[in-house]
Amino acid sequence: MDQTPPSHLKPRKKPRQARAAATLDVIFEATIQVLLSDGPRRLTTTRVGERAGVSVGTIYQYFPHKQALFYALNERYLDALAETLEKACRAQHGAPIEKMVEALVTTYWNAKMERPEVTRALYRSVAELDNEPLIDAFARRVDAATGSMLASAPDAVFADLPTVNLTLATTIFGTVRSAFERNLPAAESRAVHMQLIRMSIAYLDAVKTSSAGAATLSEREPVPLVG
Amino acid sequence: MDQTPPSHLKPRKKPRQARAAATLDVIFEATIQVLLSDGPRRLTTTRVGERAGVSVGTIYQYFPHKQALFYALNERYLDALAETLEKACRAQHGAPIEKMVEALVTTYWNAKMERPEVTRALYRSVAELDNEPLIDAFARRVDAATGSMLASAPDAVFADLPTVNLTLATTIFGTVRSAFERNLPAAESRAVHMQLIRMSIAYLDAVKTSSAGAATLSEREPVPLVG
DNA sequence: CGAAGATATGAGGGATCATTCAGTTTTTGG
DNA sequence: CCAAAAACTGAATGATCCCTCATATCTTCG
Repeated sequence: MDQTPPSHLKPRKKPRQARAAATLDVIFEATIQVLLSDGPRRLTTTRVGERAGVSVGTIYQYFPHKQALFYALNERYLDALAETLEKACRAQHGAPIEKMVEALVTTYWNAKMERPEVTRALYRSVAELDNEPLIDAFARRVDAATGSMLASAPDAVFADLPTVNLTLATTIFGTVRSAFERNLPAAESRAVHMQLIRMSIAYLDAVKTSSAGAATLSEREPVPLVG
Repeated sequence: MDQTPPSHLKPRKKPRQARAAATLDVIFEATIQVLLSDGPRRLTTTRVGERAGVSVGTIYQYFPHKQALFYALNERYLDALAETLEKACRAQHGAPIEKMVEALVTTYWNAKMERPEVTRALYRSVAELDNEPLIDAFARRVDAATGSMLASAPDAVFADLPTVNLTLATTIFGTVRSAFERNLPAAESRAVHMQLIRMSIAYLDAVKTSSAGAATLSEREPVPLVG
């Protein structure tokens, strides 16, 4: 994300004029298009150039080689995704866990499902790449966001929040990916989406150590504020 | 799996002599080795031949092109994996759900973690491939195995078994993959493994509609065998 | 305006690779 | 033991592709 990419994958230069920034956008979009129509194996810099209405040379003004283009593309995508998730988490600060889980799963699910072809293309393109730094940075950002959200839950406290948080993230992201890989029909896809929410809630309920939320308050005497 | 691959990916011929079968084994193993050391992008048929101690031509005796080699490799791997899972499921027929879930998760996890590098290499190689038939066949086999296992649970009945089954499979497989992608340190990996078991159990408990197992039997009168 | 800087062009060099096939070696079955 | 079948060999072919660089066009701003 914000941290600099490995030097061998760094972009060659940043755009200084508006024209250049526009060119970059076109190149990224064209890359996705070619990925979609020709697959990662047939993606060549020349083809990307053609589709972008730009010559090969232009691409090499900004990227030292094809890998760097892939890298930047995924970086962009993951950046946007992380931001979306962070926003969703912030919006649920202090909400009951049910709401949190629902928001988290649904936000992620929708972000991926909005343009399923693109998502699939990117999932595939990542394999061409040494993507650990990207995944790491993304994971760190999202872990922080979900962790602080969960910590703010009024109706649950977790003995080992980091582990719970890691498990939740791994499960949600993995399940969505797996659903993509199986290319589930819409009905089943929706079903798994809903079940994933139930599952996450059931899990959090099972591992929370105490509760101070509405459900509990109504069942027992108020606790004196000072012992 | 057993159903024939798409014609363009079919092996060119089957080995008829023991020597040939051995050669095929060596080729597959060499493919994995090259995948490991050079990555999928640098995997060339010549390199595979060298590593296998066999000439390029030999590879083309059995596979019409590189893709078919990839395909067969993954087919082999998924076949073995499906078989392992089927065996594990059969062994848990009639067991309480807790045992089932634990066996399922752990079997899958161990199968993947036994040679993590190989698993990672294969995860990557699949992206080079039109792998939907493979995934489909694998999913069908495993769904059948887990489905019949779950149906035999003495302590749970599920209103919508297919959906529960699909959710469980998607979650488990996805989570493991996600854990791989994040390249978790051993301790965290183990933790997620355990939490995944807890989560799956919590989910099944939450969605089961009635129970007829030990816990319940002790709490109510025996039901007359015939109304 | 006009010079300096930024951006774009695209043909071609150089390298890599997938795949073939004519010929050789090994195995089998009679 | 020998002929036919099976398996193996690896140099050569043709195609593809990455990336460079000499040149041209556009933008900025003093």
